[in-house]
Amino acid sequence: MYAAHSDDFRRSQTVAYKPAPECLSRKLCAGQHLFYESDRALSVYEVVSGVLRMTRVQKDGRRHVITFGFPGDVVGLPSEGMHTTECEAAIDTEVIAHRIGRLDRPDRDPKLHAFLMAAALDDIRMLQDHFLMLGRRLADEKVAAFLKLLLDRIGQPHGAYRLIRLPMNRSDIADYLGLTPETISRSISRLRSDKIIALKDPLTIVVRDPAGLRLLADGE
Amino acid sequence: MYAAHSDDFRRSQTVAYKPAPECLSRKLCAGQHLFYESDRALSVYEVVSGVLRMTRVQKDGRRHVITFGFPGDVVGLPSEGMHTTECEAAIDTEVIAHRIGRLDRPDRDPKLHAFLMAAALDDIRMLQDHFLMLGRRLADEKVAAFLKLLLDRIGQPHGAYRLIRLPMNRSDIADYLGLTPETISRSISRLRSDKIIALKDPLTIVVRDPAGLRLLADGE
DNA sequence: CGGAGGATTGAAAGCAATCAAGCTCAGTGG
DNA sequence: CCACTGAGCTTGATTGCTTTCAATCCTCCG
Repeated sequence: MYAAHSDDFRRSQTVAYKPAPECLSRKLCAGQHLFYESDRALSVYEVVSGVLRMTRVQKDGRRHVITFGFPGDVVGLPSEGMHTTECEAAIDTEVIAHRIGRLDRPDRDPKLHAFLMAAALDDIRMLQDHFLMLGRRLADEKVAAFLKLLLDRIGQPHGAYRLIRLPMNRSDIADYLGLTPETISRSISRLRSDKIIALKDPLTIVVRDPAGLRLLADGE
Repeated sequence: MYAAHSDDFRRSQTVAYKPAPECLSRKLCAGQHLFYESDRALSVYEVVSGVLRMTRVQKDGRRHVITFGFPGDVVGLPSEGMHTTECEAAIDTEVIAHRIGRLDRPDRDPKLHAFLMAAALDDIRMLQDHFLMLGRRLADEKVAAFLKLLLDRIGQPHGAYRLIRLPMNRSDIADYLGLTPETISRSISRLRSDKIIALKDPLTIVVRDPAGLRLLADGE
């Protein structure tokens, strides 16, 4: 539903995997951690509602937001048995934990493996899409591309228009796009004065001109 | 061997998968394409020698180098049955093609699936590492991080030092790091005048001060 | 009412992009 | 053998955008 006008970022959903007894539902409050970098990875997590934020921090203290986990996404895929990012809830979030067992023995649980493979391949595609966002020339284009992503993933109907409830602040967006919070703020202000969006409050955006947004986001 | 001093970017190699009859070796000349974006994906490709370049092109013509495939890497993992990037040989390259069959039926070939899963998880980790490179503040830091990656993956002994034979030109590096060829050239010149590297020719770099390189690359 | 955190806006500085001019080197042909 | 050529690399000058630093606003909340 949330991707009625675009399927660029929609999960493929080719593999259904219904929760078995070992798949536990879990609720997280905003700010609560699900796992940390280098944690032993026993499960992956399917987002049911809310938004997760995956981050990595560098030695110099600079933080990078690697990706956000929206409803339908599966996060926490390990490398060498460990989580490769920190993960916390951006807003109140509900997830389903899937215990992953031995990834080198797909025959033990073929359905689980098919599910994990689909999740991994989706993840790769979304990470690749993220690169195109980071590589865009101007800050306004990056922000437009980001808003388009949000619109496709968590946009809500709002009269004749659609509305985005931002589940993250300006700093999170900045760390996701490789910019500063001030630049995010300025770009949003410009998009507003260009009448492409309107703000009901700093975290609530009405998309007034989806075509204009797309034009900016896709680079002409 | 090639990662004697660092394992940040080394493939986990947790899953061995010996070529079966359907795994064909294939040689590519520099510039030759292995696949294009949106091609139906029948195989993935394991790099034996040489270097592959994965790219995506935007509507406005801007090209992004998503990743390079070095020996040991597996490239061409599909999303929804299609390749998600263009792939061509940066230099003469030899690959092994692994036919992938149905990814939703791991029970058909568990060993192949374990191999593909390991490749996908490694890929995710490397893409995440790439983000940290793009997010670095200064062009010199990005270039240093890139050279460190190359040193770890394809560095060769060279007397007391180690040497990098660049398999790509300045434009490729620029499109990988989100910069311009001129900026790459300037950064390399600065690293040279800081005596961190020396150039034997534009495509042959001697790393004179690996510690200094790492310092710049890791952000203090 | 006052305080705090985030968002916005302003002014100045810093860095990369752009435009443009040489340079190097390999390949080519007189 | 050497001039010519072209592609890629380097360097210079200028422009433009983002960052930085700082001040103000706004809203929520004690």
